[in-house]
Amino acid sequence: MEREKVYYVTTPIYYVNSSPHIGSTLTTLAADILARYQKMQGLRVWFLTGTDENAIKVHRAAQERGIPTSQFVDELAEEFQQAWRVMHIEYDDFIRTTEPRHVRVVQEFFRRMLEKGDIYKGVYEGWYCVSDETFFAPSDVGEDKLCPNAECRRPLQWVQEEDYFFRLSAYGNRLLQYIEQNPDWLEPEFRKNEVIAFIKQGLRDQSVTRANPCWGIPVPGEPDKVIYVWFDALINYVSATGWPDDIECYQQLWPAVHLMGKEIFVRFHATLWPAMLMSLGLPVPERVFGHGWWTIGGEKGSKSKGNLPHPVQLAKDIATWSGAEFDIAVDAERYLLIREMQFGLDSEFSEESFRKRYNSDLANDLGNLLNRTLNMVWRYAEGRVPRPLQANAEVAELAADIVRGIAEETYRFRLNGVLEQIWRMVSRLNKYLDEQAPWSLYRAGETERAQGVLYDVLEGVRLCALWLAPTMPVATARIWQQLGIDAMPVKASWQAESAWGRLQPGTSVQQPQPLFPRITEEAVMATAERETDMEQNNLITIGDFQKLDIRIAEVKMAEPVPNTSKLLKLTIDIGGEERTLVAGIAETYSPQDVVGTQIVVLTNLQPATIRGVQSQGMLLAAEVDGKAILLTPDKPVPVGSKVR
RNA sequence: GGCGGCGUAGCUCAGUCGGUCAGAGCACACGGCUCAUACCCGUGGAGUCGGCGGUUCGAGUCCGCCCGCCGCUACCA
Repeated sequence: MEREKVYYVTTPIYYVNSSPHIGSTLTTLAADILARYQKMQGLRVWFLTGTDENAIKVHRAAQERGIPTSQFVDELAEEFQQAWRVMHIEYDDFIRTTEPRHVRVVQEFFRRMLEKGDIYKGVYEGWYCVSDETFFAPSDVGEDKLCPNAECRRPLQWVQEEDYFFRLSAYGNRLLQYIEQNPDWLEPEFRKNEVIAFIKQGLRDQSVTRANPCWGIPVPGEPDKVIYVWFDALINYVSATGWPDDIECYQQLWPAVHLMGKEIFVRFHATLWPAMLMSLGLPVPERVFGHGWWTIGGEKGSKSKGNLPHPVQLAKDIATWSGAEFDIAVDAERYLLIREMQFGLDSEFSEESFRKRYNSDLANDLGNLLNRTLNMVWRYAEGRVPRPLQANAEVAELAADIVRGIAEETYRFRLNGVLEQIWRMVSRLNKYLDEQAPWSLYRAGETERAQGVLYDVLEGVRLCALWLAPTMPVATARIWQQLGIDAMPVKASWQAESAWGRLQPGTSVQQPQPLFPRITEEAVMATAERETDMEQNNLITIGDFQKLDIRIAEVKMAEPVPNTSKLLKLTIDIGGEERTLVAGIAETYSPQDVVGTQIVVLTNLQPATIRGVQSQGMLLAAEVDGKAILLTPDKPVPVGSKVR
């Protein structure tokens, strides 16, 4: 049986210390688009993504939350999978580095490299932060010898530890040679140059173990050591193929096309990983592509800074702003994430420009094109695809040229370029309608000519949907549906369906319905206002304040709450009514200090039982260094006076 | 510090070997159309192509220097 090489595309395995963000979404989306495109080309495709779960930090994050690490990683892996489903991302395999199928292979890599002599025992030394459990390179450590982590800044220790090293230094020349002989191997070009510079400065051996037995993949024969996470993580691309047990599967899949963010391109995917493969005598990856980041104010956006939207939330926003259904909004976001990103370079994220792009490209150009054309089909052709009048050579040629362009752009990973290609057709069709003015032809009694024009435009729209299917699998299916085609473009054969004239005359089209409703300023403002009110500003209305019943009270009695250091139980007079309060002021005031004092009390607070005592209100105090300083009137006032 | 890159219309960016290269999209202005999601089509812009100097018959396009910004420079999935 002949083995058919599979188009095998991967994303990095994501670090499960937080939820998926827009950066990991970009990589995964790009892989999804490539996978779908190649499937449509008729290739067998295997799309792998997953999660990295062996880092010490993961273990510590779980401990902080007080749950077992295994449960923690289960939950996060599920969260990633959930996010990908929502974003219409269809992977074929999801690998988790805690799975036995991966652990075994990592250990096998280790054993073989050890046998070969490419892994040897040595001493690892460096500045170590006990709190962060992390080593830092000398170049990262300042004169002060404090932890470079801005949130830590504790003194570092110079630590030596016996570890295993990978003889990376031996592979520099082979890597350079390979890069030279395979000019398309690393993309984009300018990043390839960084790799060359990096290797030329001389590679140092890489430590591949850590003395930490609590979380990670054990080093064979060394129970107190685990494999360094990078060595572990990279191998996922091979362990998912079934190597070394299922050689047949491995041979069909490997080598892979790797996609990743630029931060892990040079050192890991373009250097360390190929060298590891060379050590085992395995083929290096087929292609390696490092894309840029979404930035905010020129800086890498991160979830912790909270400045980039969560991908699912962004889809919800798009749906709210535009009124599009959620699945269409998801596809719109997929389009925007690719179209607005100069692939390979960093791009500045802006909701504003996303909205503009949505309106101009999706609503005005493509969506409206479909809508206006279908409307005319109903007016001038009774809702059926009319007959073409004569072969429209110019538009058909443009289609063929675009198909070539898409292939070229896809090969170079310039997915935004693919979309630009497709919009050549969208623009041409809008212009074509204007030039031919079928509405005028119809009025002039030239119904057949008008219908011929409509056929051309419908056919052009059909092609655009076909070409856009990898990017917008759901929305394009809707376009075909409206054209009366009973099939999904994403399941179609690219080559067969790219031929001009496949649309069958006589097909009943649907009533036009705007696929991408325009985003209006009003809708955006309304959404923003709601959000502002709800979360951001912390502003309240005067009405909110008036709900508070704040009065002057006088303390009648006070006693400590037993077995507490901070609490006093107070009996107060709020003007003809006595109340009991529990107040956290015992560190500052003794009972005799407060008896007879006039204080400020919030009286209509829901009662709460504190240490077995019901507190019917809350006294107001200033907080100074964690201690309470009572508020009291400037001069004696009648008890029960209202504060406003 | 070393290596690499960038600085072109209000914004985001194209400009391969030096000679219609001064461009595209968006935004803006005006005009047209009216089938359409106030949409589409057309037209327009006194941009010193970061600055200075050089090579050349001719330079965003090559060389030198300067200014500004950025990336990489080994263990942060």
